[in-house]
Amino acid sequence: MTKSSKITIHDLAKELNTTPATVSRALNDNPRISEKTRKRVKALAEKHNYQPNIIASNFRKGRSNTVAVVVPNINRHYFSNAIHGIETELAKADYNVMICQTSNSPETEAKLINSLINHKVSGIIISSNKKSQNTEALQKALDSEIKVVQFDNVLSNIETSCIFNNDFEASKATVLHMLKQGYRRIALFCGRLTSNIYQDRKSGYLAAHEEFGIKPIEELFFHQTNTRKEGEAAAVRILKENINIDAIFSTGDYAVLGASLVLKNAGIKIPQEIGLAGYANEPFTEFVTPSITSFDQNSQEIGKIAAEQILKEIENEETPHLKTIVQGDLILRESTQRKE
Amino acid sequence: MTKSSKITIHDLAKELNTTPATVSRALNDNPRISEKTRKRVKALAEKHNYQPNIIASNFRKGRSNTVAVVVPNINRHYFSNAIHGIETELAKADYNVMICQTSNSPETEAKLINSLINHKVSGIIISSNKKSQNTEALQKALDSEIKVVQFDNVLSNIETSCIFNNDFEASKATVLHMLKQGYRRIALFCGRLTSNIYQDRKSGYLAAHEEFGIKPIEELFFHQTNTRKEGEAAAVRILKENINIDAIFSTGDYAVLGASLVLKNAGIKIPQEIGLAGYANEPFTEFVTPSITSFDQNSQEIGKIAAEQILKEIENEETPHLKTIVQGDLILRESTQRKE
DNA sequence: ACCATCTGCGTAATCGTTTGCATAGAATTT
DNA sequence: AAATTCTATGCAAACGATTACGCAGATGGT
Repeated sequence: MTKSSKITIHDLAKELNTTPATVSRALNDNPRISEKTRKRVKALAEKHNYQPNIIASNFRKGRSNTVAVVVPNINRHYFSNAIHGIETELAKADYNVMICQTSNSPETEAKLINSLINHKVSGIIISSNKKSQNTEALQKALDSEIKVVQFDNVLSNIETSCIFNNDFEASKATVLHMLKQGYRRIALFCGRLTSNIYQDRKSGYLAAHEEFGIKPIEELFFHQTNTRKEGEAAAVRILKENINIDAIFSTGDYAVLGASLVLKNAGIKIPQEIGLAGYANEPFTEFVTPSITSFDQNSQEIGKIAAEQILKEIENEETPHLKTIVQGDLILRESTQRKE
Repeated sequence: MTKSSKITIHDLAKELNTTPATVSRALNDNPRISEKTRKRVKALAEKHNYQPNIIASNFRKGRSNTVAVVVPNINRHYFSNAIHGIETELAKADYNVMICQTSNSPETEAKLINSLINHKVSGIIISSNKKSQNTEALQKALDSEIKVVQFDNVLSNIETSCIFNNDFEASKATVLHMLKQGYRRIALFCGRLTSNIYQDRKSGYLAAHEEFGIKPIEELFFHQTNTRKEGEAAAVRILKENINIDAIFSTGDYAVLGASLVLKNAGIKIPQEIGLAGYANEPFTEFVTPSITSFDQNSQEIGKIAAEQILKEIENEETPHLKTIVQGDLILRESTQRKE
């Protein structure tokens, strides 16, 4: 019987000899409704298994109870964990979560955001693509009174709350650890500098060298080296051109994984001849051979905070923006432990 | 200027000296509207950057242009790939995709489906949780005229389209390969038998033995062994109790990964002393040491087909249900190659 | 030339909920 | 007791798009 799902507040009102307005208010716990009526209404709603028409409600209210999460990719450890944090938080507040992947394509991202605007989502939690700054679309969302919270890769020319790691300190700490291990010619595998996070990670690398009184060597910088394939290619080049390095610090785990495979295959001893460290603490870093030192960003916490913040902003227009730095942890593993 | 986004078909109608009905029809390419009017309307809409109020439209039509994807987890290779297939397909048709994780919790799943029903999503593409058959909620969705397509773990007592692998044949092929490699005491790591897919994979394991004229050994069955931790525990037990095996076939990659780590740590040679094969072709199976033989389910294709099918069913009430088997591939790797 | 059909568009109702405004009666103040 | 303020509810208008129905004029068949 689909009948039960067709019950509206009108039906309830008629049966209770009252009006839809009262029923609506009672169900929404409007304080202007007496305790008695509220209970009567709710009891009848329960009895008939009344299901509110959320679309009608959203329509009337001019917005949906949906928060969109826009990320480059859901199958990265960082993002799937952040999403988990977001979901659990928003579910509590009865918000729906719409997860959207951009595949790191600025065009897809722009289209998606526009579609979200049309759908009048209440909020967008976004880690922007890393290829190009897609300011316009996001700004349009803000102009349409959609709350936006940025995390991870943040566009700084847009005024929103931001939750992120201190990528600078994190990678500085990682590289310092490598320097303390005695590595002196540390290659840098770095993602595109169109993204703040890679800029910061590179800065951290440089700062660590400076603190150690060591001049970084430009020839050891491999830019746009972020995927496994790119990491492999870089490692191949290192071997072929006989580039003198004793370690690799990568701004992402996948690139250093690629390098690890190539180097291992070439018979190079890790961490003795070449040390390796990545970033993001992808699960595989723990169980590949050798296990790879990496930085855990605590992304579930980031997601949780982002969700809490966007809820606050949605429910209360006056909420001030939040800029929060979430602490992560450097996870030491075999790939950099050449001293005991 | 938020003004532009506030334009409605009424505004357009007024400016064109016509009615909202005509504008609506023109924008929707209703054949009863003349080419000339259609063009005029669209031109003006373009000029004013008219954005339809999708919520209003959905409200009037009584359903949303959203398809939900319900999976236990988005960070499994199988699911994230399937989702990718689904998304690209649905995006073409201007449908929104709502990705929902159940974390394999039947309760979360039931709640979620109910919420989706309230949101009047057009369709649900679901891989049910593997713990318990959650028939009721899904049936309710169907009763609410929501199209449902099942994939992966399928509830057979619900009448829907289903897209899946032939898990039986796939695991039979895998185990046959192991038997051909000379393995004779192949332990079975198996997920919960409340799920069809694990039942089928176990059956495949048994069938392969039968075909080879070998009696499977009950003592080598490890049930509810699916996660990495469970795989590790099983391997530890095998070592401790000195259980005599020469291979492990696991219905999932994570369990066999766990076993691999424990066995390697114990100094056991893989694949010489013990061979390993998993299922799902998680990315890590390729790059761990040794690389792990696994079965690739071609899940992106599964997602694509599921999306196509649900679109057909949504747009045309009469579409018959589809039961499709998608072919996958056995990927041979080091962990089972003890002969050349 | 007459009736039927088709073409192109307008009228107005409708989807279910929310909410500004009004109001009747109760409670409180003066 | 009159005036004021609350309290609890009703009335009715939204929100923006879709669509069944109607109708005038054009087209076509006989």
